Amino acid sequence: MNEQPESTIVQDENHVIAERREKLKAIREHGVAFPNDFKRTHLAGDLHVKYGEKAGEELESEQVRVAVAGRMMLKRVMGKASFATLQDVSGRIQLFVSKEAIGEDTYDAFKKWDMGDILGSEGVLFKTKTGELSVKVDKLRLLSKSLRPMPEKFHGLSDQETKYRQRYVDLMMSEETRNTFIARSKVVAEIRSFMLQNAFLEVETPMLHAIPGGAAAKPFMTHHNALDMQMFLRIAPELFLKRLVVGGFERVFEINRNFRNEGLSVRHNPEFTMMEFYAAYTDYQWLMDFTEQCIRTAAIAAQGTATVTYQGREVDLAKPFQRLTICGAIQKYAPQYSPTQLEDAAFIKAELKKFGVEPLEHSGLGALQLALFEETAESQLWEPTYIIDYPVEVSPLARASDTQPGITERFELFITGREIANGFSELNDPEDQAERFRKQVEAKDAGDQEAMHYDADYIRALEYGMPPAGGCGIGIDRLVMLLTDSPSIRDVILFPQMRPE
RNA sequence: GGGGGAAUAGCUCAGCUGGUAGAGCAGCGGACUCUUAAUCCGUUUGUCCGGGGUUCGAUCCCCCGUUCCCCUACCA
Repeated sequence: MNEQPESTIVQDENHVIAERREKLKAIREHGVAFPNDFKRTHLAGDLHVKYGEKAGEELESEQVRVAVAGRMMLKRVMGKASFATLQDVSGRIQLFVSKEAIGEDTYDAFKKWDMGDILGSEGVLFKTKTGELSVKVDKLRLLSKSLRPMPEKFHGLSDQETKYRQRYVDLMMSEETRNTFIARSKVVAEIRSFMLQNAFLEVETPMLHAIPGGAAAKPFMTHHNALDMQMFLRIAPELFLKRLVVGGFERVFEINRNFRNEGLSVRHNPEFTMMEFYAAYTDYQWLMDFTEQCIRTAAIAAQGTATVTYQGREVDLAKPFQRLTICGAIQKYAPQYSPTQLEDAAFIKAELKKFGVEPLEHSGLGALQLALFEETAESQLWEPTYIIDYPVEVSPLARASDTQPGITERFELFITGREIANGFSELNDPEDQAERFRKQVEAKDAGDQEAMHYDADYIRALEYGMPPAGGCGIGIDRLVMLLTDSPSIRDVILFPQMRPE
């Protein structure tokens, strides 16, 4: 589209980079500048675990020989002996580099190497006078020249924009950032393992949809050239996962991206990760118990405890999650409303106007109650709380209650005032589902951009018979935010969406 | 989309309601064989985000724009 011819791309340069390019040029003239024949034997972190507690004399007698490699983060040059700190994936290890041990040529070369350069080093472990485990280096090589200056070694990188745009720099400088993404990996791994242990099959369903479905959201549009057809990036995997339940995969889950063409915020990225799962012969009550366990397990995997602190305030994921109906939550968190008022559509409409909310013309009582809940109670749901019994009109894929008209067997889970999960007993009546799709199409024709399309193949699938089932989606990014005490979703996405530079 | 804030050296930051920019780190040169953000001496570096305006004179005041951050809206 706006591709720049490569010849016109100008790199930002400065005298520091120019200086380093000159050094690289000199290195090239002396042989292979980026060698790949160095064999590492140990990681820094492992060395500290295994030898960190040993006394100097003990290390002296053992003569442990190691080959370590990593990025040079600190360098303290003295006349004939120096210290340098290498950082590898596991941590840091200090090198003691003496002219005597590595020879004058290497020592002089070492003095010219820069912070950020990747070094390979061999030597014997010892303890310095201050007791720090270090490598007494006898071989030292430059493995990869760094042309760009590192951020300030003490303060690191503080510019939020650079942290997001150049995550590689953020990662090399910030242990906190590294830990966040390590925790994210643990959360995902733990959830996957939890699902597999509970007899769920992991599947992958299409990201490119001819009909976007499974959620109320605006899709990204694209075009397939060979098929000459409009396609949508998926907004949810739901309808495909339920087709699999029809097919006989009674328990399925998928951890993958959804794309929604909506605003960005501290809680919203255009692409985000959901874990969605379906289990035949379960209902929303079962789902709530299961989801609760899943989240608790993930928390323990990430932080070692189910009691976490988010933005200075404790969240207890260990105790049973509360369950409240929409009206129950309003009465608890906004007790100024009486039960009679909450059954009065005109009253609620008037209240909503006070909050600046203009309900849709056709909104029923349930939708109005939900809107009032969102205005008055939702943000106060700090401790894990299931809100249950959503109105049919906002839940076109959920099973209607057998006893309460207009209500579905649906819940949303809120923690720290944010929605983390959404689940329900699935609607498996093909005729009811077809009717609800038709209502969505009417709403779409009336201008509701987020209303659903009619998915004829999905109806066809249901017509073969789907077992009763429960299904739920958990927002992985938001869960990771909670478990890593991250204020913004961008802090838990490696490369968050940004405007081009 | 609406509102508020920010942008100064490669990085972290100062900069007096207006007089053409500083420090530390990094870099460069030198000293130094146990340092821990090593230290000491010397030294280079800027479209002060961009474009207008006011002014004798703008990093500073005003307007427009760009990007980021926060709130808000849609949403998960």
